[in-house]
Amino acid sequence: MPRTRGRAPAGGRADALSQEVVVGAAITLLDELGERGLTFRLLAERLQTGTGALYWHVANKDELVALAADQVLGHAMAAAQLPAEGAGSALRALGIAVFDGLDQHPWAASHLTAPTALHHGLRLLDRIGTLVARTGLPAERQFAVSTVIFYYVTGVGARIIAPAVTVGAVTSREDFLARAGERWSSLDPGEYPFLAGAVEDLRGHDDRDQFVTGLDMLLNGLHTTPDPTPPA
Amino acid sequence: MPRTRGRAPAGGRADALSQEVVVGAAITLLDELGERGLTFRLLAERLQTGTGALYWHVANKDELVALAADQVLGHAMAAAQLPAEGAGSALRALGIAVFDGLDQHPWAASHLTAPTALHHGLRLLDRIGTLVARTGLPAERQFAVSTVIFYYVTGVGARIIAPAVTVGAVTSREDFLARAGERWSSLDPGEYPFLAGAVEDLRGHDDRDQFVTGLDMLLNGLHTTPDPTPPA
DNA sequence: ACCTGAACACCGTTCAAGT
DNA sequence: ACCTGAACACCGTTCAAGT
Repeated sequence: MPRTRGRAPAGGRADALSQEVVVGAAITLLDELGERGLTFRLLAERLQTGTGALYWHVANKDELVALAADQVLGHAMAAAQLPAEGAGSALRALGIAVFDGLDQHPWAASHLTAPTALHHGLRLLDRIGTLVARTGLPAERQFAVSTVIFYYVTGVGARIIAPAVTVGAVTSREDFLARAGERWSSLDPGEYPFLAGAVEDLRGHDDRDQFVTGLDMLLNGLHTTPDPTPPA
Repeated sequence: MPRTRGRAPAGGRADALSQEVVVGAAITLLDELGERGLTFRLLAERLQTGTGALYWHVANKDELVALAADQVLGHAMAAAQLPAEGAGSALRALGIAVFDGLDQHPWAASHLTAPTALHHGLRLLDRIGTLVARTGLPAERQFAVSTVIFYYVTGVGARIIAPAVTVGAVTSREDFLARAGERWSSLDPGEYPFLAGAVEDLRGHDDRDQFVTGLDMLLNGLHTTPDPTPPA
């Protein structure tokens, strides 16, 4: 049963914790140790309080991590420099800024929730929607298209950033690529004609470029009519 | 230190477990109880064995869940009926089939890993790559574009399917939308001009249509030249 | 209103011992 | 080669009691 949880200490004691402080400390721990390393005991210790105190400010660990991820998203958005000309370029710049921001906190992207409740998630979808509207897209397509762009930034972003996190131990990108490269090389070219020939592409690829490639595809397909027959 | 873990009992006893059996039982548990409900103790009980036995067949819980998700992906791909004409339509059909398959196991999409190690992930990327190549796209763009399509299906799919799972308790889609709708309605239209006007779209939207909308945008933007200025 | 910290009910994982 | 099951080292969460 959640009680009234204040963002900043209002009435009570002066040294009171706040949700802001708790989430901030959680982000620090998440950055240092990853999700597995974030523990109520450790967080309480850092904040010099008891574990029970934390539950006054957040409902549970899921909410804590979701709030932390949303906070990171807010930071990322704040760093975006949107060009005034052209809604398309602004969408592009916004998407890239969010990707870059999430990339600095590898645990965050995969814990972003649907843009239905938390502050910065709502803000991002609204920003995207406003820009999409400015694009001249028919009104009845604006919602679907905006949502898709939101999910692309957030979902594909998570996928591209994720490998670095690989469960528990943080494998270095080099190790990860090396191992994947070996795997692909050992594949039967008869069964995997594409992958067998793509080892060099895998080794040389840039994550951010990949994200941008897809974002551009999406934005270029923006004026697609619904239910088309795609090109052959 | 992982040992040689056989897929099927080869030499040893006839009643031996196998990775296949363990993963299969895990999928059942995951479907019934979600990720939180999958427990080595419960799994061992279902398989009438001890928890330690499971570690002979999988390295740990992360691997178990990843294998289970990969298995679901395999099933989804098997259900795809690809048209012979047109690589674009085949890509579309493949993407949709995978989405539909993942949608039946809501826990699965978010546990899919990068297509670098597990069987069906590799197969899916290879299929996509082969189709993209058939599209006539310049060779040097095929890898980036294929990867993006893989990540779209997998990552955006996860995002669209996820809300139904919302941590722990499985909120019904209706409850979820109702709550989100209330939230959006209460937003200040000055600060959230787009969302405030999109409540009806939210209520009436179809998840699958949304997925397909984005997939079509992506496929229509396929022949986009690198680093373009998107339309205004 | 907000914090304390012990206690509860679990977990994943290991490992000596078995067959 | 494969399985057993007790034991270890944790977890998140609750709650009576404090201030």
